[in-house]
Amino acid sequence: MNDSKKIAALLFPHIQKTPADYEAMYPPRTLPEGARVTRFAPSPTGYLHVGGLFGALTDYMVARLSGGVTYLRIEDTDKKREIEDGVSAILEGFHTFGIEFDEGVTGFGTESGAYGPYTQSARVELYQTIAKDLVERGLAYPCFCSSEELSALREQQEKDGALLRGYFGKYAKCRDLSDEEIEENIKLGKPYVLRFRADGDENKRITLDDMVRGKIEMPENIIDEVLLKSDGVPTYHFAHVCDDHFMRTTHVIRGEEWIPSTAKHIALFRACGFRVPKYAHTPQVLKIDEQDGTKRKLSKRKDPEAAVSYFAENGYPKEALLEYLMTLLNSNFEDWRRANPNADIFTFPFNLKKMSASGALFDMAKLRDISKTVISRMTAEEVYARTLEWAQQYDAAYAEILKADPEKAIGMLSLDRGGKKPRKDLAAFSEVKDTFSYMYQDLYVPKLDLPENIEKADAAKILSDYAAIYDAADDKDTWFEKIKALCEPNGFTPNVKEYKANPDAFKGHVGDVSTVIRVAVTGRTNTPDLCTILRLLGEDEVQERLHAAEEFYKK
RNA sequence: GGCCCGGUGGUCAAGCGGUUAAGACACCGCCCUUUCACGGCGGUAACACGAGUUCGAUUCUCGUCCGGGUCACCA
Repeated sequence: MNDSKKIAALLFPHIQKTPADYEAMYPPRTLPEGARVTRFAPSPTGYLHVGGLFGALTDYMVARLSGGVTYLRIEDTDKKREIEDGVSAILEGFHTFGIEFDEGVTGFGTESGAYGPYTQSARVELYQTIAKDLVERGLAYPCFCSSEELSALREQQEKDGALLRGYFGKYAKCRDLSDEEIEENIKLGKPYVLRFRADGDENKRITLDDMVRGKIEMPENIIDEVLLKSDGVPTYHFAHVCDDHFMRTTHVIRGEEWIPSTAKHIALFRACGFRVPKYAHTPQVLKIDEQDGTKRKLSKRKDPEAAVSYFAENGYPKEALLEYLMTLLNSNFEDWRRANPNADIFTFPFNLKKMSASGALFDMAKLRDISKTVISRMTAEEVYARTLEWAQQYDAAYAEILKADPEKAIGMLSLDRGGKKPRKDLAAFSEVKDTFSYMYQDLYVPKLDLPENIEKADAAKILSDYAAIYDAADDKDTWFEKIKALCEPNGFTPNVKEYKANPDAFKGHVGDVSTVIRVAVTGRTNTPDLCTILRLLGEDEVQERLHAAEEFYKK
């Protein structure tokens, strides 16, 4: 019979605390009935993934709507992946979206809350205390297998045609080492990992009541999973169990890629004597791979839009991404938004059970549509301020142009803005520059091509006539009357209906006449209200462009 | 390959045994209109397949197929 207490002392001579000490240190939270405690637990990879924001949004909404707590924990147990400051960018991402955690990591090396430390690398003593207890109770054991032995084992299983792969049963060489063998190996200084002594029955099934998928059934866990790596740092599995227990998480919300490991986690919770939390496995955010046309997870390497920062860089308002993600969270969000256009997005009555179980393809077109609506609801001043903010970071030259004449910029951004049917042609602040390029001499590129139905000679004549009667002081009505007045002398009709009734009698209608002027002044066949554009441009600039175009058509 | 999750129009999705199978985005057409955009109206387009259960299956069960995930001292 093994003397497991002796082995535990041998393995963890420096551990003096007991699980009970931690139970006392991290007492159950005192929260109102029904309050949920959730957490977002990313690896410090130095960027916030769209899928991460999606998950965090779920955590945040669940906690918020239940009057609970949500916290940020950093899972930095993989030393190979470590980068200098992997948390600041993540925090900054959340900050810009208005997601503030109640407790947890607050910056590079800082945190707040009573259940910390919230960075796993700072909790090693806790994990080892629990691990020691497991060893004492015969539920964990050291494994001295080298990576070579492990890969040999995998090959053997391949050869055997073993259905289940992993460290278990007869393949678990170190599972039944004698105390002497263990002591010997330790004395020799052989590296080892600590493994869970699984006691599941592969023929029995375990049921998980997932909050988004309902019942999930799977075989009990029989794999002797690694708990502590050879450097004494826990694996995800063990850290998850210890942390979510002692941080008193009630609802573990994580990506569906974790479903297959859940039997393992439940077995671990039970072995540790911890209460199993509720699980909610969320769908993944996918995209179609351009190479092979298959669906796959949004990936940082292949997809620039996988990083949340992509949207800021490209001038999309943060509200748009948030709203889009919310429609993915609960599809009735759109209806709610229509009914509550001005409500704080975080007051949306999110429901975990209404969450779809299948992965969603990230739809840029839909995002853009939402973004257009978001921007159309802003005031011109706000669009100006935010476009400027974007430009100062990503297009300094354009920022200077905007700053040089704020009144003009706000004027152009006011075109068709406000009212019941606001213009929706801007999906991103970065598009302002191009959309209104004709407003600035430095950006204006005259493209004087006319629609096919208009002759150059007619255009030249119209422009010269118009230059003679144009007056920057005209209000919109007199402005349009003047355009109309240009029609008949030039063979056009001011009456569109008349033209449509008898198209052969005219060269065109008033729309064609205004198109000539529009093209001459903006280089575009379509723009918002021309009268206002002319006023914003100023008389001199207008006359200059009119003449330049006239000369061009005369050639 | 084993195990797990998923499968309603191009996309996101309502639907929970009886519906003309919602809606949004995209697309097309018409209307409004000095252009464009907005807006309004309309249109194309879906229950993966096969067996059951049932008076009746998109809905329940099983099988098949397809898609995804997972089988590390990564998370």
